[in-house]
Amino acid sequence: MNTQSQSGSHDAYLRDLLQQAGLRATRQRLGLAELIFGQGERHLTAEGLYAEALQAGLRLSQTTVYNTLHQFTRAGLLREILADPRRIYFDTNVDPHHHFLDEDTGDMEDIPADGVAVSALPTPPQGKAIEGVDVIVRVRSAGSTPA
Amino acid sequence: MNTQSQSGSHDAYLRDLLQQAGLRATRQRLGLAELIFGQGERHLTAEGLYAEALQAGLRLSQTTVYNTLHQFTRAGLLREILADPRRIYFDTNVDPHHHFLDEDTGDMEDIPADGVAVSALPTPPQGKAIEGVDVIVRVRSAGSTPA
DNA sequence: GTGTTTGCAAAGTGTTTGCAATTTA
DNA sequence: TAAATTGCAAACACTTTGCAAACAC
Repeated sequence: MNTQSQSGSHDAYLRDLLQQAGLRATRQRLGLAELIFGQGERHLTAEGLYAEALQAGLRLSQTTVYNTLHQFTRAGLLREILADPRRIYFDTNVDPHHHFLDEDTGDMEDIPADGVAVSALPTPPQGKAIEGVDVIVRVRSAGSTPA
Repeated sequence: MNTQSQSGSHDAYLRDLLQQAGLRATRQRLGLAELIFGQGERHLTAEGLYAEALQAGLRLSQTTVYNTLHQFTRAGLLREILADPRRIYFDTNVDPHHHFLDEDTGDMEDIPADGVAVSALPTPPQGKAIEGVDVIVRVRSAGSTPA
């Protein structure tokens, strides 16, 4: 839980996580994994994570941040959220659940599992199978003008 | 309903639509409005609409397509759909309803109004009001591999 | 005529890719 | 040492912006 983390068992946990995902435990991936998974559930953008990484003193490139987010997603450690056409959000919570999207700030927040019930899912078009359901509840400050 | 449309009452209808929106009835906007609203409900991307416009023989620029889509949206004639982080979708159906997103093709399809029931909407975070709810049901060909 | 609209060209944003150098197992 | 990984630089896709010429009312 600090800058140049080498903390025993925690580090081991992250190494394990990467190994299970079939990814080598590189300095960059360990650093990012610590940021991503070391503080509970969270929502990330590549942009934001990169800034955070620099601030935490990690030495890595944007490219690596993008690569890592996609590798983690492919491995099932993260999931992409369909929310904003302008950037990709990733969620550390990979279980089915939904989101608030703050239209003023771009912040995202989980909706508690029982907060929304989607019932009566429709039949998908011919020959198509449902992959998943995303519910985005868009919110904004009570008094703000829709631009 | 053809290339160089000047069809009487139909044209008048579109002029009216624009006027109501506080927009001048320019050649470009009339042409686009015909494409957008002249064939039932549909889902559009700027890219796709531009291609369609060129094919229909309209002479206009991409800039104008982007501008027009946003102006129409501001006027409440279209709405943006949060669906794909890679491009903006617009929907001619501005009433609350939801969507299938075909992950293979990028195609979008409406879910009939009664096809999904979102119940028990959660309380938004402090000081925030709900602007809207988007439900995206992601589908793909029954046999396709998730990349 | 006057304010609006158009569209070119340029800039922007977020993301992906080619590839040589580096690192890990 | 072989294969995976990194990261620079360049390319990309889509979108927005500045501004002078063209247009609608």
